[in-house]
Amino acid sequence: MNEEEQQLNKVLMLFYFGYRTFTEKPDQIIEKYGIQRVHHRILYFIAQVPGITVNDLLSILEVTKQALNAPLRLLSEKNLIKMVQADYDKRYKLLYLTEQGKQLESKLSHVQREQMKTIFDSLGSNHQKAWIDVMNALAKVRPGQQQFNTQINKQRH
Amino acid sequence: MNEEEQQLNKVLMLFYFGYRTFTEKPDQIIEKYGIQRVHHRILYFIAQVPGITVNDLLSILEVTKQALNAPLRLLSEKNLIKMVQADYDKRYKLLYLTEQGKQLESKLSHVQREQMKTIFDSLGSNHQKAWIDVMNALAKVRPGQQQFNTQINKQRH
DNA sequence: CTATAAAGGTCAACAGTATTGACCTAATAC
DNA sequence: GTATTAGGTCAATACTGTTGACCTTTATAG
Repeated sequence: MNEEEQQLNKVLMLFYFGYRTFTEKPDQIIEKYGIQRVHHRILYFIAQVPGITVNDLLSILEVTKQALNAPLRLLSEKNLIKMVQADYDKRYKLLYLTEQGKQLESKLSHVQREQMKTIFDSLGSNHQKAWIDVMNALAKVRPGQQQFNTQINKQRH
Repeated sequence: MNEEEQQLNKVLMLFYFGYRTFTEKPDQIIEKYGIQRVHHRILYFIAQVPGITVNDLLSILEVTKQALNAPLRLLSEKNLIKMVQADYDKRYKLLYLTEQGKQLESKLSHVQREQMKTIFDSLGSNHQKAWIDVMNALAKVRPGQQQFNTQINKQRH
């Protein structure tokens, strides 16, 4: 096995350890708010697509509505998100962050941005671009990613 | 928010989607063997450090012995790993892959290597190096990663 | 030789995340 | 007026993991 193959062999380990480091700090912060990683994820995507519907959100996350229902309810109870009935179609519930929700999401995003920024700054901006390119290649095949892109394009109109 | 910050803002999404794509194919394969991702992870690390002890393995994975016990038992029952009492200290159980285990682990690793190789080949070897550098920066702070390095160094003697 | 420590195993209770399946309401579309 | 869509909810189950308690076997230190 040559050097390149040995490098590739370590990818599983890098993903395992890398993901753990990446989620560690936000996990600690949100714990104090009585929520978990799935709630963080939801806050994140609502921040990216304010006014997204429940159905569209679960398409992005690639989970069932049952998996989303309880976390959404908890976030609503904790006053981190609000659900607004759409006036063009009362069946739709549009999801938004509350002021509190915006503050928390911003705090969490900031922590994760800083963590990555520290690494990218020490390695150089080429590394940042390259890392994002590779992750994007993995992400772009996901139905959830494609759904996300669709939602973002909708917003621009 | 400038362009660089907006890039950094997408890191959570890239990790979420990227990790899902990365684990998708192996998850499908191992399902047919009646095992799951945690078992795959164990096979992987035993393949990297043949003869590792139970205690050292759980230090790498950063899980409790209770979390490791049942999966190890299942892998042993399925004849994918073997546990050998160390002759220098009968308290230690040294973990090895069986022939079947080696074949499965090799199959899974091959699938993941090929997936990454396809991406790296299309983007260039600089991308491969850069991606690994970034992931390594995240991974190296993990006690599990440090434990892993210690185990690898031990093997060389 | 005895006490202690280390490696490992196991049971129970619980939590977090997710699934499938079934069934319900309210609102819109044909 | 019926079918479809958006959303909610209950139940059962699966997977992964934790804490806490308690057990055996083996090695080591005094």
